[in-house]
Order: sequence, then structure tokens, then C-alpha cells
Amino acid sequence: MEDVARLAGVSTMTVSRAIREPAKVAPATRARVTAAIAKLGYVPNLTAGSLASQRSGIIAAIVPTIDNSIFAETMRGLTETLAAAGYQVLLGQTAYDESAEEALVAAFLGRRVDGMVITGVKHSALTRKRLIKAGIPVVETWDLTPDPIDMVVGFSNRDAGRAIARYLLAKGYLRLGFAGGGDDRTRSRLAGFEAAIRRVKGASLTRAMLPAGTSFRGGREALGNLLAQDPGLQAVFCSNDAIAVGALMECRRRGIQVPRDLAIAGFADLDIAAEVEPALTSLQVRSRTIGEQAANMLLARLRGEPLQATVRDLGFTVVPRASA
Amino acid sequence: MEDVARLAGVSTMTVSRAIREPAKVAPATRARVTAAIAKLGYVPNLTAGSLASQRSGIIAAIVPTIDNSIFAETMRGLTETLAAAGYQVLLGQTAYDESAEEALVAAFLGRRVDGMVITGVKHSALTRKRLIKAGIPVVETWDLTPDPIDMVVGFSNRDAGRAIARYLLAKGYLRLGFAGGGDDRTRSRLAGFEAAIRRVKGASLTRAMLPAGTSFRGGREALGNLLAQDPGLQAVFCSNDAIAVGALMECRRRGIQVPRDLAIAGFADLDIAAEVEPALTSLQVRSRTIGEQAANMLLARLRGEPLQATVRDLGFTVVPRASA
DNA sequence: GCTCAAACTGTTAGCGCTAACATTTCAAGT
DNA sequence: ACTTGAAATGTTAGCGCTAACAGTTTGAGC
Repeated sequence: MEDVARLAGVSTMTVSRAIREPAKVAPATRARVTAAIAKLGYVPNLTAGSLASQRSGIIAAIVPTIDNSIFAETMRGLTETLAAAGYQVLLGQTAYDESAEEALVAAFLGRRVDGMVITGVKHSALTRKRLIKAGIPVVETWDLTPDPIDMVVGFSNRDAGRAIARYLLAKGYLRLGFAGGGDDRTRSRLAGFEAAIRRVKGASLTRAMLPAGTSFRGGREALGNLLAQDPGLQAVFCSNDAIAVGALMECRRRGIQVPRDLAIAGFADLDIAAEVEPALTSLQVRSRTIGEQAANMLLARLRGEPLQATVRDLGFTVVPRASA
Repeated sequence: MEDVARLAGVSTMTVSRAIREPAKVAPATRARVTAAIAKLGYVPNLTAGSLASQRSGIIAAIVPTIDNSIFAETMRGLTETLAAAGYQVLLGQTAYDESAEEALVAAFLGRRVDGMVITGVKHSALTRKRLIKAGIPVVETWDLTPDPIDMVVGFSNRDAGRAIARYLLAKGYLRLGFAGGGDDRTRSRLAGFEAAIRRVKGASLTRAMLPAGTSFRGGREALGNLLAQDPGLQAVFCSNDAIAVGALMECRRRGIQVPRDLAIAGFADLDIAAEVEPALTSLQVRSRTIGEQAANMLLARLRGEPLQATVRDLGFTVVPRASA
């Protein structure tokens, strides 16, 4: 930076300003600085800038795994919205492991990230404490809670499970099955699903629990598992569309007609849900919007704008298609 | 850090060492420092550490979009391998736009990242220049080139396209179609596909070009487009499995029997390829391994190990299934 | 020409840590 | 006790930038 300053015949402070707040530098000076930067191929050291300004320009994002299109979509919305505002995203994956989450949060706080987006609302006590103490804006995502660490954007997984159950029950299916992974949000969906079923006389629930992060293959196995437990099963709710498509394919393999012999409903309304045959009844959630909203909440807070709501419910929609 | 040092009765340097190189501090001292850190809830400022040590502990990764499972898998392999070595990943998405890539590279270099992983081998002259000048390890991925910026790990997309063409031609299909996006790697696949077809008398090629990043829906439209151009089409190669599944579903909708009336082959061998009915013939590439290998090449270079090969060819495998 | 605020530019003092070197401590060998 | 080298700890001097404030210049208004 000193070289640039010398070449442009100004002080380093003016170079710094020419880069960050061009409006505060006289046009002629700015031109000289710009020319010097170009000539020397100068790349400002943002690390030094972060240290001096106490702002890193980095937002940390923690997801269970990027290798799941719902989180990938959220990350896409987040990254693009933040990039437009000049922020970059540091990515962390927990693989659904709470202690991995704890370690990631600690590492990211050490980087003095300006904000954090974290999947889910259930965290270790230490993680919560650290995040609160850090004093940075934090957005929890993909679920709701009345007492977020700071802010939360998502929808009620419990209500979503309940909505699917009511939909299936309203269609006359009584012997219901559930296939899904073991993460917190799936458990909430199951809890809601189960609660709605309990309220209906004669309705039953059969479960096939899968490891968190399961997809197509798991869906096939889960279907066999469920039918073994209850051969008279009438409808299955799968906690994500990949599992549902797997189940659908297994039905085809076994000659089970969907939805005549067995109805299937998925979750998340991935692109593929509309394309398979029969098209998959699913519950639409706005993965990408969650990321965008999280980014916007963070940005508003970073700009010092007074906050509207700390809990943002994006809701969900049951999308009826042919499969249930 | 000074507070910790005072409480432990040592200098800040000893605190720094106790954190980074515990072996170099006497056990008793280390215990006092650790206790002081815990008591004060001290979180080292890695930004300051980066500035002083000239090592950021951050690797930048640039993909077209994270919202595509092949890149998500690569990112997963990359992030996990790097995390195990204490590095974090800064994520950038170009949306298949070269100028976006240029801006990301500039921003990441400003952060003084310790290394960079970038998708593809075609970059703007400025991007190449900047990366070379930066003097950090760089791994290009998802393709091969004899003259990488620094290192490259992937496979030949051209050869992959050729291999699929040969496979289809060997099965007796002569009137071939191609459906795919407009990114560089897809173009290479198409080039290889076309080259192999040209060498066979009587073989023909019909193209349906889609925007980069297209999936299921695009596959359906592409199929209609191809059949409109050549109603006698015998086999279609789709540049990714999502497009192929879309095409497959469109065939079902139109009552076209796969593979009897029309054969379909995909690319990337996503999980879903094996699950659809008929199962999809595809070309298997090792998405996750690309990320892991990129991480390992970077780490080896960062450790100062002498480099073996700068070009790592992970190859591919044609996976014959029912659809073609 | 003179005043005075606005616009512009410069100076100073760190941000919180670590590299490199300097010094002290300590145990083992004589 | 007395060297001696290794182990442990401390001191010094930045890393490259920016906040905060201090100057300096400019031009509009009278």
C-alpha cells in the first residue's frame, strides 16, 4: 500500500479511502491512485484491514451437510445475497454431530466473523453461551423457536408433520407409516405427525427410523421395513423427497400401485417431486428463501437497522399431487 | 491474551505457544495457561494471528453453484478433509459466469487465503495471472489440462463423452442425440461425443443445448426438442443425470418405451440413477474424491512436501444399466 | 479581499497476535 | 561447584491496514 501511495503521491490513508470510500477522495486523486493500483497490481490485504477495523466481512454458515439439496439451496440463497453486499461465506459442516458443531462455532468465532447462520435451533449449552457472548448477529434456520439465540428464520417442522398427517387422514388413509432420519427437525416432524394421528380414532402409526442424511436407497429399505411391520399400511410419509422417491421406486419394483395400494408423501418439494411418475405429493418449504432471509436479517443487523421481528416464519404448503 | 498471560503469570508469547505448540511449554505452565483461558473464556483472535504469521488457515473454493449435487459432493470431500487438518473453507459461487469468477478470485486473494480450489480449467487471462502471481497452491478441478495453473485433479470430459458415444454406437444405436448445458465441461463432453460419432459411417448427431445448470425440467423439454428435430432418434446422451431423469420421465409421459424405443444415458452417476425405472446407464465420476484429492494436494504443498504429479486423472467408468 | 464551512488529505497510534532472537532455567555430566 | 547444552520462557519489532483526529485547501458568499 505504501508503494501505491508513493507512486500516486499521496498518503496511505488516501489510498485506503480511495479503495473503500471513493466518494471521499477528489476525482483527480482517485484517478491517480487507481492508476497506481493497476500499475503495481496491488491487492489490499483484507486480513490487516479486518484487524484494524474490527470487521471481517465474513459470515459463517453451519449446515449438517452441504450434500443435501435443501441445504445447498439455502446456502446458495445465503451466499448470493451476502456476496452482493460484499460479504463472504465461511462454510462448516457438522454431519449432524453436536460436538462438531461446537468445534466449528469456536473456530469461526476465533475468526471474528461478523455474523453466523446456523442450521437448527437445538445446540449444546456451550455453543449457545459462546454465541450469545460473541455479541454478533446470529440466525438460526430451518425451524422455529420462541427463544432464539438472536434471530430465527424457518417454519414449524412440528406443524408441517401435523399438516401432512391431516392431509393423509382427510383422504381416508388410517394406517399410516413414517420413514425418516434421526435429526432434530425430522423428529419434530414426526412428533407433529404422530400428534395428529393420535387424535383420530382408529388411526395407527408405524415407524421406520433411518440414519440422518439418508436418501434414495434408504427409502427403498424403509419401505420394506414398514410393510414388514404392517402389511396393511395405507400411506407413508417420508421425511424428505429423496426417501420418498426411493420408496416410490421400491413400490414399482414390488408391483405396488401408488397411490391405489399405498399412498406416498414426501417432504421439501424438491424439483424431482414433480417429475417422477406418479408425481409426488410433498410439502413445500422455501429452502432458498431461508438462506436469502437469513442473509437479509444479518445484513439489516450489521447495518444497525432497528430489528423488526426476531422470529420469521416462512410457513409451508402441502402440494397435492398424484402419489397421495 | 494479555489478561490470560497475567492470570497465568506468564508472558503473552507463552500463552500463544501453549495454544499453538503445547509441546513446547512445560506441563505445569501449560496447565496454568489452560486454566486461565477457561476461566476468562478467552477466544484467540485468528485474524491477528493470520496477519502476524502470514498464514490464514483458510482455503477458498470456487464452484459454479453449490446447488448441484456433483459440486456439493466435491465440496463435502474438500471441506471435511481440510477441516481435519485445521483449515476452513471460504465458499464462492460463480453461477457459470467468468467475470463473477474473476471478482471472487480477487476477493479471496485479498483475504490472503492459503490455497485455492477452483472448478474447471478455463479461466480469464487476468484470473490466471493473479493466481500465478499469488504464489499459493491452486488446484483446478473437474477437468484436465496439460498446463494447469498449478495442479489439477479430475478426468477428461472429452474422453468421457467419447466413451459414452462408443458405448452407444457399440450397442447399435446410430441416430444419437445430445442434451446438455452450456458450460465448458459439458462442451468438452459434447466435443468428445461428436468426435466419436463422426468416425462412424451412418451415425448422426442431434443437439439440444440447454442453459448451464439445468436439471429435470430441462431434460423433459430437451427430449421434446430432440424428437422434433429427429423423430427417428435412437439414443440420447444427457450431460447430467438430472437431465437424463427428466428425459426418462418425459418418455414415460409420451409412452416411449426406454430403451426399446429410445435409449437414454446420463452422466455423473448420481444416487438416483440406480433407483429410477428403468435404471439409468450413466458415466460414473468420483465427485467426492475430487474434493478429497484436491484437499490432499493442497495440504501436501502447504506442508512443503515435494510434489508428485501436478495432474491427477481420476478417470471415469461407464456404468451400464437398463436404460441404454 | 476576507471569512468560514465544506471538502479533502495527512498524522498518529494502534488492532492482537507471532517470528526471530535473547535470555533464563535446569538437569546431567564432570 | 561448574560447565554445558537443551528446554523453557521472555523481549522486541513488526504484520498491513484503519479509526480518529488534525491539518490544509477550496470556493461560495459578502
